[in-house]
Amino acid sequence: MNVKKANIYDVAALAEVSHQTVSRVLNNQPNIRPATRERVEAAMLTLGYQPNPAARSLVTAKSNMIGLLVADTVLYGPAGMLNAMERQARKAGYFAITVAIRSDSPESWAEGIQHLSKMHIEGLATIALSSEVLQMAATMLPNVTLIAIDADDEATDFQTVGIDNFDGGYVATKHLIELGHKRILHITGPVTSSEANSRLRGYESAMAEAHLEPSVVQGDWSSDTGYRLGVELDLDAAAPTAIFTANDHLALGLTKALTGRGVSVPDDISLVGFDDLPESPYFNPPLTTVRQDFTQLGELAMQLLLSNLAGAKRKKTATIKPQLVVRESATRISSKRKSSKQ
Amino acid sequence: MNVKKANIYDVAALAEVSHQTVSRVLNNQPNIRPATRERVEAAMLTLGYQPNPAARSLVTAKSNMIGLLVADTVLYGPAGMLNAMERQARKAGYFAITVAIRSDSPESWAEGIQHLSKMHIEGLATIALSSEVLQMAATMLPNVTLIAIDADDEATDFQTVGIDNFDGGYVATKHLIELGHKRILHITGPVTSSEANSRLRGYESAMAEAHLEPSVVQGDWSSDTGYRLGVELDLDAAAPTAIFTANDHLALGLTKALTGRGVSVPDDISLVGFDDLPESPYFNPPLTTVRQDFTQLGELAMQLLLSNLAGAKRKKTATIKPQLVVRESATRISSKRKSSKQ
DNA sequence: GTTATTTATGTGAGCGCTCTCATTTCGAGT
DNA sequence: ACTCGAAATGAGAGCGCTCACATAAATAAC
Repeated sequence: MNVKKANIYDVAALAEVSHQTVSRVLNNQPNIRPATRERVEAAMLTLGYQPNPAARSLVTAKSNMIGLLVADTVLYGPAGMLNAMERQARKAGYFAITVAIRSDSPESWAEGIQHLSKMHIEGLATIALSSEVLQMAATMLPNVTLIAIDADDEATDFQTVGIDNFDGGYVATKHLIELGHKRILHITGPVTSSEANSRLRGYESAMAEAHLEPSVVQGDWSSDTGYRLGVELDLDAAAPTAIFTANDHLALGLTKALTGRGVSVPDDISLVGFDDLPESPYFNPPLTTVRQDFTQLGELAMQLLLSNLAGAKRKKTATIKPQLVVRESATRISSKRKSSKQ
Repeated sequence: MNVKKANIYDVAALAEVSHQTVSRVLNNQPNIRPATRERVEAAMLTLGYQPNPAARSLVTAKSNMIGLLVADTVLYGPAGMLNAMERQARKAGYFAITVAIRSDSPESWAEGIQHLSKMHIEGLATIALSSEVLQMAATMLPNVTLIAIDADDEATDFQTVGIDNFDGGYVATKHLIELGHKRILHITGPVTSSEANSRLRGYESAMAEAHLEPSVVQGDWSSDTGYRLGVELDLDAAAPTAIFTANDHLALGLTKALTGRGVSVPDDISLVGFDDLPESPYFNPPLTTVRQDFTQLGELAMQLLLSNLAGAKRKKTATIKPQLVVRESATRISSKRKSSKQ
């Protein structure tokens, strides 16, 4: 079916040089006469020569592969980071090999990490995994440089990169406080998520600073849960006038439930989300939220990983500040109960 | 820093056998005495031996790598397919190496494909790429088995897998017709997308069958465009009573625009989308749409690719039927103008 | 022009594995 | 016991490349 692939000797023969000279051209080594180099390059072209990465890896003991270990998710954030990291790795000549695991199944972790270990990857980047998974990866993959995006707070042994979730939570809450709200509820993400916990702490910090009583309900990342909590919410005299949800999905489900109960957002209850999905401006009402720049995050993480691979010793963590995006789901409390339909 | 990795000879020495016997154990070859096998396995374990994939590839001329060429998108669909394909490939012992390209930049195509060619991949799966990209991939990657998910209709030279978009468009339109609608508008996806074109043809077919006049507006995949078209829509006497959009994002933006203009969905205009995003049930109103099972699609594609790799000659195309999911954004036309707020 | 230096090229070995083929060991069969 | 064929193991080569080193050619030094 396929013609035997040309190798370095075939090229050498055609260019009438030694295989070593071909290798030198391949690796851009100096001290080659321009004429020779051209001859070799021409030979490569006519033979359609592609260096064999396996042979190269074998002798250099470098696989040129970077593992991307990610939870088995189709969320907007991780997908964006994956893309950004792949592109960045490719620019540096590395290959990104992705492995999706289930975050709730230790066997799945082991299986995924095992797979990566078979490929002798040089570096590993993880997205939003627990410190247990990181620990397992570090153990099963010794000699592999590791970087964790949005990792557990407990993952102090690892180099991490992430959004400043604390700041995000703080800013979101602060925004509501400045709009005059006093009874501000926070719906958290999953307990197991450190991002969610940091957002919670940011919320608590802003509330404490304003001498307000924090009020927290446990959630996760899904619209379903947002909806359910919206249905269950007490609407008595002590009902919150504003809610900060740990992500935009929660906010979407919550809005639906609230609206269904005749509670207007933002006239009766103001809402601030987290993430800024591409859809968030088209929610009803357009969602005020905290934007994460996933692309930037992914690029930063990969750059750090690559420079570590190149031998640089970097500081252990890096964070990116998120940004509040003000739209229409959160308004001044004074304008409440006027029900102005726009 | 790192201790030298154990190789097959180290294992052989410890187990007091020849390197060849170790190799046999590694490859599960028969005719090994159980006692010997155990001894070798024990030696592997104590040395933490991991076979070197490069050495193996070099001699077997098999890279065990499958390329995943995908447009640089963070959309729900592609992300899900990617996950499914990776998992499926992994099950078969293959490594998935993802490359994200920009669908509108030929240089980006070439760059991505070039990268893949360096890795000597055995197979390539693509998602929603134009036939030009496929053509380029086929040219630059001879001897690589290729499968295209949701490819161009013109990509007749390639094995393809996809949702039956024609059927999806037909079913969506038919649903609206059965609800009594006569003036049904279709907002398409991008012209360059074959999926979008198939959906359009499904729509046209259903309309023709019911002797209704088709009415089509050009869109793309974004909520922004949906919003803009909703703002621009003529609401005169001949205004449509129902709209079928090529995806859920369009429907979301459209709904927002319509609602903003005082037009109720579904009381004034019924709406059917396409995709069934996890968020779609929480749109306002919950969106009636056509569901694609991306996971199933990805798995099917990878299975086909793998069996082709194993030498099977399969039929050129496979399609999966999408499914109508009825929610609240499309209602009987007779119940219109009653404005029942639920 | 001869020698010393640099620059350009060539030679051979070996990375860790799987091939092919040779050899040993074992358990019947008579 | 002896032969014989199958089962189990071993030995050596070679995949395509880069490495360290050796050598040849070109340039500089005087």
